[in-house]
Amino acid sequence: MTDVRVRIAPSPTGPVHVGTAYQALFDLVLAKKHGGKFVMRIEDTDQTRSRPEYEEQIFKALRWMGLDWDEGPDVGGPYGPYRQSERTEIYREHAKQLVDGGHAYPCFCTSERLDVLRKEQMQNKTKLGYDGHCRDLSAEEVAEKLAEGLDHVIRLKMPQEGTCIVKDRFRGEIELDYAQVDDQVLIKTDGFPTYHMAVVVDDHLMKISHVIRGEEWIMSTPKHLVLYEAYGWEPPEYMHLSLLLNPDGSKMSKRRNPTSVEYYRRAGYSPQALRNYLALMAYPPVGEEDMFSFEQLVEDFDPDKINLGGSIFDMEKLNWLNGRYLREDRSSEQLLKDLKDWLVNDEHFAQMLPFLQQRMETLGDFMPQVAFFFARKVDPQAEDLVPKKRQAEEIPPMLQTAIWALDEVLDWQKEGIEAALRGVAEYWEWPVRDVTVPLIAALTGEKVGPPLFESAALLGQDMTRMRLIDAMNVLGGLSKKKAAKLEKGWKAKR
RNA sequence: GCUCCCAUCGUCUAGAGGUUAGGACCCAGGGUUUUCAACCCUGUAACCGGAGUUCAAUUCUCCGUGGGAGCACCA
Repeated sequence: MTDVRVRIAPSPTGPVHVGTAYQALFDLVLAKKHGGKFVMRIEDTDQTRSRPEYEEQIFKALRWMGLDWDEGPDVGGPYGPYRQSERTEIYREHAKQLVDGGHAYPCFCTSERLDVLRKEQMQNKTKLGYDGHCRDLSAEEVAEKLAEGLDHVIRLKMPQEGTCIVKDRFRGEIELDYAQVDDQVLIKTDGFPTYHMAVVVDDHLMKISHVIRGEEWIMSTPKHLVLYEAYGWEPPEYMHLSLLLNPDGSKMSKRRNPTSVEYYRRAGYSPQALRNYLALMAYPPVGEEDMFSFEQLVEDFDPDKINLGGSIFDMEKLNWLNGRYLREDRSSEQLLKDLKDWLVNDEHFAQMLPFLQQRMETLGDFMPQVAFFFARKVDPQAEDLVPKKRQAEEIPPMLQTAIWALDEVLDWQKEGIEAALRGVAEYWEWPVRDVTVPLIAALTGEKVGPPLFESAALLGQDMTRMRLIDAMNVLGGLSKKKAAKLEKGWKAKR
């Protein structure tokens, strides 16, 4: 095998999803198996959604999981820069090559026209996708429009007939008709590349030999293959991993379950256990045991043993596995160190003192009052979640809007949290108290507790989110239909 | 709607033509224990359906069915 180089390419648009860690895990396994390199590349080409603070979270979360990389924006390497926003010139040049070679073309269609087109296609139930409106503009027309300074994108000219064969190491050969895929945008109006453009150019330039990614990418692989072909480059070997699923079988989403790596860290899971469990989602137990180390997995790894069906993320089994690591894989000295590294340390206690000091008569009052900061989950009573003069049915919708508002807080500090929650009270035209009372119960599991905003800040964004979801469920939850309607109203008012 | 992927207990899976279809989580019962965990034992529970191929199909093929994914100037 030639030099194995794999990469994980997260986009910094939110907390790190366990699915990202799951892919990174198999990337690392493959790299270690063959003495290859693991590359971290930040895909921040979406200027509207990418945030530098999420990049930090990616590094932190993946490092905590023990999935360290050999090259990346923070550690450097011979194929940098490893941040796509710093590579725009490279993409522009490559796009120009494509246009010059007749493999791509400028498109002047407005997003309005595209919206109308899409609606028509949905109505007429015809094939969805770009209709090739600008595909055959003459050189004069293009020059003219360019001279006018019209906004435009660069689109890839896809074959209009024939079959594309995608070779997948896990699944064999997959046949996809070119007619099925439209002329994908390569360079956006803002001059930034889309995923499809950037991924191909970077994977080639960074000499990536194997691409392990989620199953959701299978359908767009022909676009990538066409690009490799146009450049005359050798494509990497593709391996599409099955998806992680919610208990109801849909693609794992944060709507009902904790999906961020940070949540698992904060809830007290061990990185070894989480890695082990994630491996089990696509790979059978090594030997007789469900419990195995990363090294054992590398040793045993065989792509033919990968399971292709989507796997439901079963928190109960994760809990059991994690328990085994805690009691079988650690001396009490190590366990004590784990606790300290986690949250049982002076720094964490010190953060609580400012608002705990005035609530104590003896030192013995301290621990009971801060227990909820350490708990995996709390158990709020329905009656405590409903403020006086409010009906129980009113609470889940409010909690849902609180979740949305809190999701948007970038700097997770008292101030941002407070502003978000005051916004929620305003939205419902409720006294702020009617928002904070249920939240206190949701976060602490008690009627009363330390100041809400500070507590939420200390609990962390992901843990806060999960406790609010749990609280909603205590009150019977919120139907999908109601949630959709609520979301419309919520978005409209802001 | 179109296309693709997938299909063994509720969940994660072993199985690669002939097995009492095995294990793990969960659940139930029991044992051990001052209690609770942990631990040990036992039990409940599965090959989506129909055609082929074959002496023989959970296993191979095809067609259904079911589930999932994709169809953006998001990745």
